[in-house]
Amino acid sequence: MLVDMSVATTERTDDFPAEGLSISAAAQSTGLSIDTLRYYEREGLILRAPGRSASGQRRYDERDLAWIGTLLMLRKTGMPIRDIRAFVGLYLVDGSEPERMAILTAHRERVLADLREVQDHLVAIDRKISYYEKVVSPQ
Amino acid sequence: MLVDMSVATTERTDDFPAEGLSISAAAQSTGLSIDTLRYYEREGLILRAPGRSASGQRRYDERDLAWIGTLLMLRKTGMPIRDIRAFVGLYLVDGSEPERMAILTAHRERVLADLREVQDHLVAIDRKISYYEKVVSPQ
DNA sequence: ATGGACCCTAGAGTGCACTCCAGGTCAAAT
DNA sequence: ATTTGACCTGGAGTGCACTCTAGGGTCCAT
Repeated sequence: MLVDMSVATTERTDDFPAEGLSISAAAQSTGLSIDTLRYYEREGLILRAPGRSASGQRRYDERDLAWIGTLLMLRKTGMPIRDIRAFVGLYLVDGSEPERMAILTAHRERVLADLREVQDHLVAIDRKISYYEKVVSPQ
Repeated sequence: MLVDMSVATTERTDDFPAEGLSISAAAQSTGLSIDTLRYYEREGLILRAPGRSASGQRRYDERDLAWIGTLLMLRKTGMPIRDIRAFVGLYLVDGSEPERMAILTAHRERVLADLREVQDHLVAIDRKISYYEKVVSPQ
């Protein structure tokens, strides 16, 4: 029989299994792969490693998932693993809040610049598409 | 003496040297590296290879730069080299305009989706920054 | 007690997009 | 004549972020 370890059979996403989620369930819920979840942990991005079941399997609770959400926020906006590790490391340093904020604001600027660049190129794509619209079905 | 082969000594960007630009000038003008320019050519992204000087050096004219601009438009919006090559190849196929348009519109959708995703994550970054603003300098 | 789904670790492998290197040519400057 | 700088080619190397593999454990249903 296939044991259902996945997120939730019903759509009640809000009640969280007290035992925590298995790695495959955490993968489903975060959109990361199982391998990537373990990789991030090895790379030191998961400050507070998830708990373990009696048999040594990872169990993710809501805090774990929220933290992975933070990683995703940085990663999906193009921050390299190395930089994320540096940022994460500051959580171990008392009074590093100003530094963490500085990293975030600097990153924010980069993201905005990237966004602007992509948007500009998108305009060019749109122009090219409308050229083809004219050529392909004139009128 | 150091010969100035770069873009233009003056700011008159519009008059284009009749001999065309050297690869280093083309690199400066496109923002790509010399190596990347040659790499794109090898990878078949440069349909009409640039002309050559008497001694076999590449000379880029305005059409060449415009084409590289198209490559940049696709590349900077995340299209893989492989896909760009496929798109570019269609320029050799008569009547492939509908297909080229389809590729562009599909790509456009992906770019828009990426953009939305990044923008969503940006909101999360902003939230985190304003949290730190409160923590770092309360009031 | 066996099969199978799921998990574990350590470490190797992959794909991508460059980027660099060695060894050579050429033209202009000294 | 030689040095210098920019360029050439073919091919090797790099960095990144995963992704996969081998070999093994645990738990549960048949």
